[in-house]
Amino acid sequence: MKNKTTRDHIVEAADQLFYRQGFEHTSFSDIAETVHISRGNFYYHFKTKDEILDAVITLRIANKKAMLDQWKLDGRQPLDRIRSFIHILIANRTDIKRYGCPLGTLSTELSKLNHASQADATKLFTLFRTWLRQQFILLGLEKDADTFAMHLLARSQGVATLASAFDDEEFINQEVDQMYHWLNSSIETAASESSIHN
Amino acid sequence: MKNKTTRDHIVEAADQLFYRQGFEHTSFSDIAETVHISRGNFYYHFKTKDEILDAVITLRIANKKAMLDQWKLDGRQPLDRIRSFIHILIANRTDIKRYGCPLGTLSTELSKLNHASQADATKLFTLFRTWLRQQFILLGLEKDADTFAMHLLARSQGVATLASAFDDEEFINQEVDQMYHWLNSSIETAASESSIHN
DNA sequence: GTCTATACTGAGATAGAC
DNA sequence: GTCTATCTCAGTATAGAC
Repeated sequence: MKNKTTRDHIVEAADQLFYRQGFEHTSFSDIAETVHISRGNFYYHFKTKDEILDAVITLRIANKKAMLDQWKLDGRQPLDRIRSFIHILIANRTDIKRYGCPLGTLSTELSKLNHASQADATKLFTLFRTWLRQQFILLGLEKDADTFAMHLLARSQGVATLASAFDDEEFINQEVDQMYHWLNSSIETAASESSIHN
Repeated sequence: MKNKTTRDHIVEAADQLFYRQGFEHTSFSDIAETVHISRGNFYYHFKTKDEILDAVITLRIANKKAMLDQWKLDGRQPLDRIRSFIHILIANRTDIKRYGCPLGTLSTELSKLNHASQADATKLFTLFRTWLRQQFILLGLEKDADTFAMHLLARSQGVATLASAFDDEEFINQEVDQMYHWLNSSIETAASESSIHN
């Protein structure tokens, strides 16, 4: 992982710039400047801007998968894994306040551009959706697992959007607390419902 | 309201196009084409693209204010007004599924562009935030009125973002039902808490 | 693999005729 | 108020030297 190629540097720089400035608003010059290479050199590595976007999305998916896998390797149990997911909002609150959620803002932008890679951007959401659903299933909440997963994703998105719009970091803390409460009461409700049938 | 000026037509076309394609991605040619005027004529009405953006934001604020005022004129009570707010997601579900929330997507885009009008876009959110807070106050929930207002705004944003990403209209219905339930239980909880102190 | 030079395009913006 | 013609510039992309 030490000897990064120029290509790696380009993708990482593009990843950051697409997040902070948006895909369309980021030019080849912006990326070239960040990586300290000429614009011409660029085209040796990527023939079009869309190719860089694909590489960025692939990188993001790999990074998020690695993060989720690590949580498992750390021995965290399903409930704690879901809490870890919610905690991402806290861990990244400074960036979220400034630039919103990297998943949501990219997905929204590509949607407006009617961009071919929009489906790939949605895969990032699907990764978390599937993973969250799985954790809820492991908690014994098979019936509503996907509903819960989507609900948590939506809450996270909304928090990121408004924290950014109002430049309000404290709002993130406030909503995260409510999400933890929601998680606890959802599990309790489901547990009592299932005990009724036992 | 019948005899619309060319300027009015430009602003309305820009409003639609900015919503569907995004601000940056919409060119003067796009707008001129929609309005059936030449690009040159354009500059008689607006000197820069930013001026059109300001006009669009002003129009949106006026439209939303008119909508909220109308609800009051209709004689709806605070609780029903909040329900009407939630119901916007249902009423506009087709557009929301395709283009997301007009407030959130513009605010997010301008934020990434580091655009001077970002603050004005946030005013649209503030309009709803203040209004929702007021309705919760009228319901006797002074203490948490702003927290409730922001919570509802965030939920709406999240729903719009995910409905658009997953192209899923049914998800909107599902989450709206949950929001109605949340509203009822929040009021009940607050009422029982206040009765304790009586 | 990296550079410089250059072509091409589309976008914002201006000038001036009608 | 509306048009055509034109300018300028930034952005994507290519060619070819090193």
